[in-house]
Amino acid sequence: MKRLEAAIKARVDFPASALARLKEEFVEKKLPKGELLLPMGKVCRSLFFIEEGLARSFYYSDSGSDISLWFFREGEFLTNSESFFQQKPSIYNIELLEDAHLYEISHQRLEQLFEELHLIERFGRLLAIEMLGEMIQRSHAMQFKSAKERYNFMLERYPDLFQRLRLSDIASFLGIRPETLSRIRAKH
Amino acid sequence: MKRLEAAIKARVDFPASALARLKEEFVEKKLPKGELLLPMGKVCRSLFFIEEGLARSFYYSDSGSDISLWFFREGEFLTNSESFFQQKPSIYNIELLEDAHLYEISHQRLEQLFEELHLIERFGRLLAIEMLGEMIQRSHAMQFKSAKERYNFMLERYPDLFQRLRLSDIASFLGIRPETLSRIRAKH
DNA sequence: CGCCGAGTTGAACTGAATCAAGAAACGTGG
DNA sequence: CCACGTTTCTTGATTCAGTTCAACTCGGCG
Repeated sequence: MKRLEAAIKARVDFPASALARLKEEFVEKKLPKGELLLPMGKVCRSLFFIEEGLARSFYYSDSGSDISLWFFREGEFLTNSESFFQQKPSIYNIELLEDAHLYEISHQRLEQLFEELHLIERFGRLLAIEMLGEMIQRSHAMQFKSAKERYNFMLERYPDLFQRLRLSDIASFLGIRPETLSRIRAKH
Repeated sequence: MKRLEAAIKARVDFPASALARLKEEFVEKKLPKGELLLPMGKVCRSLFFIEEGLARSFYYSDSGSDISLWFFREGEFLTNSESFFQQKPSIYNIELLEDAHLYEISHQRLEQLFEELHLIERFGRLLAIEMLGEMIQRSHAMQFKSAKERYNFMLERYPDLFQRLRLSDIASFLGIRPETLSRIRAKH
């Protein structure tokens, strides 16, 4: 629970009581690689924290190919934010890419905590803002950066992912075909 | 102030006192078309609500061309969310495209309100989540939709913008060149 | 061994960018 | 109200980044 506590503290300066309250509502879970945490079409009922492991969100395009939308690593919160926060059906899947050690909290419990403690509501606000910042960055990269620039950015920012993922998953995340990724990598 | 009140109520079910408290901190402002609400490089200190008018965020690309990032219409909140919520320098500009009737609240005041009233903090959370949803949609469109599909979506969703904006601004928002937009429109 | 999925390489194709030139619309001053 | 210059929009020809499709390589493994 070390990482979860650090992740919470890094976002809000809680008194010990509130921190304990929030922590105690998270349920520990160990799940194997391949586990489907959220199937497309279902409402996302859980916010996870990844103590250890790797996950991704993905969907199947019109042409049937498997497209990775986002990767989630240890030390990060994991959920389908639109589906979770607005409790509407998910338009994609989330699965584990490695055996994982997770902490889970249900939407219902979290909403209760939001009611109960103002500071936890603040934590939720800050989490949403953080996710918003990441989506803005991503949208900007997709619109203005070339395939090669997006590759270089990912290589610099998340070098470990290149050891942990198949290249075809990296390619689809970058919004390019595996062939294109291969060619980018070939040119030094 | 009709629209502002409606916009707040649509998001959080406030008791009248909290609603009044939030409303009274907004300062009315009337500004002319062309006004620069936020210059690039400065920290965004204000959250605006547009009672009447039209604004856009934009920046200048490496090649010097003017790129619209987002449009803000009457009935919507207007700010640079990364810059405002995280109080870091803005990487783009925001300007008025039409004479506008605005309500403004400073970051400092809003933070005070967040402290003061739990429900206003909730309002902030919901606002952030809403913006997150929009950015997710946009990022998805930029990655998976063709120029023509993005055009059709915008035409259907925001038809009034086509009366109010220059085509070159619409083009840059859609992530295409004006020539391409012209060609898309030509093919009925 | 031989198969099988992942990755690479090659050749042709395509959507959109670029560059260049006109046409239309707009506004300002005479 | 018209003439002029300026800005906005369109049209055409060419180029380019990235896709598509198909064949080939490689490493693991039953």
